Amino acid sequence: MERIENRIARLTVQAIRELYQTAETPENIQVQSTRKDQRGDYTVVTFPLTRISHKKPEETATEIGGFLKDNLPEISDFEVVKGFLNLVLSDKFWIGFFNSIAEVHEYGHKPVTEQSPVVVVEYSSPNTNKPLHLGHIRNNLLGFAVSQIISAAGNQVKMVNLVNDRGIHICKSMLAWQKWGDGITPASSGMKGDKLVGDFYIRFDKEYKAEIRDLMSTGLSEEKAKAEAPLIKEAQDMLLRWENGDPETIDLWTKMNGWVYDGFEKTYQKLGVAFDKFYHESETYKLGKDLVTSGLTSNVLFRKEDGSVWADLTGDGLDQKLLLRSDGTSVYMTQDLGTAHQRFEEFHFDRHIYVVGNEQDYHFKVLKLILKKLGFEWADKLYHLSYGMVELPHGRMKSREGTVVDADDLIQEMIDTAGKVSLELGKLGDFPADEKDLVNHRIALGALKYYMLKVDPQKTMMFNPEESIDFNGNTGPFIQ
RNA sequence: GGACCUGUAGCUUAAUGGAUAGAGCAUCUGACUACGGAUCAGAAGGUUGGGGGUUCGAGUCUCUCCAGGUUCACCA
Repeated sequence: MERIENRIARLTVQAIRELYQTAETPENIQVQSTRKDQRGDYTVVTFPLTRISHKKPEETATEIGGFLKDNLPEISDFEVVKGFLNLVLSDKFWIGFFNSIAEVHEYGHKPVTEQSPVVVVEYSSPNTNKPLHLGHIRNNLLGFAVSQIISAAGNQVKMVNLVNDRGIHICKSMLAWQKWGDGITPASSGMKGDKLVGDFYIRFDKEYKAEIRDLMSTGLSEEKAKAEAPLIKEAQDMLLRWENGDPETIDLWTKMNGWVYDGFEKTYQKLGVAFDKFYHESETYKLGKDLVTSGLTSNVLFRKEDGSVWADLTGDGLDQKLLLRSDGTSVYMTQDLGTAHQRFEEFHFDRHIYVVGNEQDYHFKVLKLILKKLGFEWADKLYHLSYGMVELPHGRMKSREGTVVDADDLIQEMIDTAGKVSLELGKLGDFPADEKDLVNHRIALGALKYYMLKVDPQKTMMFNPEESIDFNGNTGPFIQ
């Protein structure tokens, strides 16, 4: 059945034609739900219509109101306040309406079929050298929530995760484990895998810094010391071995990344998010070179004297962007060009959403522009869902200062607090222990999700753990 | 320096270009309490960063200035 708002809009157009003897169609009839403090269910804004009626807003509204009441049986009454025509729908309409939706299992959801538009949502995209933190939580909850909404709106949603599983930062934790790990594993230590690997990344940094200090005390400049430290050289060497497919290095890499994936999976489960498909940068980091080559032959891109390849975006108010280094290796942007292309070939998506922090606004602007220049019309289908950083009451998270909030720790803290508060308030008095745990977990996650999602994604947000789990106020627990 | 984002009550924030800018926290008053806490009822709190413009109508669009943030790598 046609929605009542649409019928009101359609009849309003008819009213204007008949009342004012005109063929002119107003651009947009605004039908909105009536303010809570006013009588009525729907409101037609008649200010824009006075241009056609050549009458005062009140008069126009009254005339249209009369017409609607006569021609739309669902309307039992109307009221005019200034240029606002407030329509009252009859009880009979509402009863019929509620009856019609009472049996609908998921009211408001559009069915999804093979023919529905395909929307790819990429989110999470963690690095495998450290555990997830508070910022990832915002990303994951946003990505998953948006996917759910888009799916309910009748689209085939593909939730994908592009894992950054290669590079110098991964080698750092691998090297540190090799040197100081003593063969420790998640199984032997009982530690969560991502945490264990993360600790070795921190260990590397610590030892590396010590080396830099030592070198600087012998008179080297900081810059020099950073480049010359034996540890960083070893890590670079390891990256090289990895890229050359050295079996031992690959084995270690596979083993340690496996630990991290186990850890991530647990965190994802706790957060209640999921993915249809994982991509790994180790498999995609070489993509995009072909696109660059074809861009060169079509003169969209250009090569500098040293052999490096660039896109000139100065004509679009941006800068020049490097796509291939002088040694022929690719950069982040090159890979993203390639993965976007790969995804389009794979899904023929109608929309591709990247849930990525706003510090990469420029990156995605450039990505779209270069794809467009390369002749891919689907570049317009890419959308960067940009979100702001999460700050804490005592300031920003800084890994150097140890103020990073670990995702698992935070979730656990929320659960503990939920338990403490409900105990104090005597809310779960005689519940069995396992039910208490379940309720506390739901309250904690509800608190986290509501608090993270209630703020405009674009904005830098303040996460106040205490406030988020308050049983009063604009919080998840209060709503639950 | 250029580009982009943000600026709403003391704090955290909401508002497809529409009506009197809506909430929560904190504050204050009252109720209940032996007292406090919790709870309930109510109040106060705003030149929407400043200034111009467009519009019947601007927190929202536009220009400009101010403040804060991000970004502009042969890093990812």
